[in-house]
Amino acid sequence: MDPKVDTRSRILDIAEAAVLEKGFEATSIEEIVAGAEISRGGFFYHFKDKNALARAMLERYIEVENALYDDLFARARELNDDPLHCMLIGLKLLAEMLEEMPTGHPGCVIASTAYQDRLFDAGVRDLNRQAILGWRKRFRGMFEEIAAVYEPREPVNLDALGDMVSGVVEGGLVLQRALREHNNASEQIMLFRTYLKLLFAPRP
Amino acid sequence: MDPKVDTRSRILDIAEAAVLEKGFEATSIEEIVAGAEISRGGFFYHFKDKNALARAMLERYIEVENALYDDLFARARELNDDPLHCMLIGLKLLAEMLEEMPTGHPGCVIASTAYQDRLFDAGVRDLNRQAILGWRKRFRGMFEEIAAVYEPREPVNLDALGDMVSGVVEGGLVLQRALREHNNASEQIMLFRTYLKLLFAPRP
DNA sequence: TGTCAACTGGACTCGCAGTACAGTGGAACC
DNA sequence: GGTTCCACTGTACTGCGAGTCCAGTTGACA
Repeated sequence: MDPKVDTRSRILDIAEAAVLEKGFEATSIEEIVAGAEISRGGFFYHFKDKNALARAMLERYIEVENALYDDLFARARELNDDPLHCMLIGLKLLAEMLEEMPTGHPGCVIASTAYQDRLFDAGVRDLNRQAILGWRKRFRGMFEEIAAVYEPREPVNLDALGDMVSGVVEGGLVLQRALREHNNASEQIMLFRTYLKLLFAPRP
Repeated sequence: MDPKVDTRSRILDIAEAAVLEKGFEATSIEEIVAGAEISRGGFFYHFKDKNALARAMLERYIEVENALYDDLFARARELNDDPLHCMLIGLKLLAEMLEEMPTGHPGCVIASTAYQDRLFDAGVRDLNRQAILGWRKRFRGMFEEIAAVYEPREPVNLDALGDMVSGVVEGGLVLQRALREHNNASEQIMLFRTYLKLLFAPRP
């Protein structure tokens, strides 16, 4: 309704698709304005420069991803109240979700910006950092709950284990992009799930 | 000695350092020629365009990385002939190596190019793909040897497990870059090592 | 009727990739 | 001692995309 919000998010939609497909630098403002059917002046009316666009994209992306995790593990919790089983179900749901995307997941904006970070200002880099720290905290909390019930078979740093969720997803997406295969990320998540099953297996 | 080879690899050295620090697009030919103390004409004498530079960088990087893995696991094999222990020692050596790099590992060229791939031609993308497939084959072979001696506690796809080595390293490096921490990659490798210990633990 | 937000459109500067090509210095062959 | 060729230097050029500036337009709402 609000024409400003409408145009702004249309720009973000088109920019996000383009950036995920070919990277930030390879995406020109020219093609964004062509896709959004606005003038160059219109673009700079909404975004001071490409950096402002990057920041807005990241903010929105992180919000969506967090909402997705919230929803995923809430659904898992409904299915099973045990923290370990909740985690295992959540990971299965995540893997399925990644697999269902017909062209494969476009790739995570986090990794994309991490490897081009000199293009961006400190604000964008910090946003990136905060997102990963947020996931670390989220998963660490879940692993603490699990460890309180199931003693780990081997000593592990729960912060590092929390990072491993992000790392396995990011790494899987890198492989997927580079190999042009379509289910590496989901496969890697399922392997990580097997890890958790072994790590928190109840003692006989 | 040969001035051609000398200048060419000096360009590659400077370009690699710059690309790993700030990404490919953010690295200008201007700064490369300034660093190498040659003229712009000199650069284009060696490399037709930036794409040719990217290809040469990747080729060299993959060669170095493969030699590094060869050396690492050869040393591990000397220390212990058992395939599982050889793998565990090799991963430990890899983690230590990553940790010893004072500023942290600069980040893998593979992930960097994977996320900017529209900048590159089919040759560069294929090189990237072949490198990862090579590592899959290498680690898959090692896991087959292990599985022949130690039956896995849970069924796993050995190709995917091979990919997990690359994935964990790549993912760890993404985290490390984004978080500006310095030992995430080595921590992730050590966590993966724990996974292998649990997965191939001898049955009582 | 006037104001303001949300644009359009055009003209400009700047930096970088890439092209073209003429010239040069030194080594190596003959 | 001359020729040839490699490995450059240096300059001048095109073209593209980012970013700036700004004057003008359009439609909603007060």
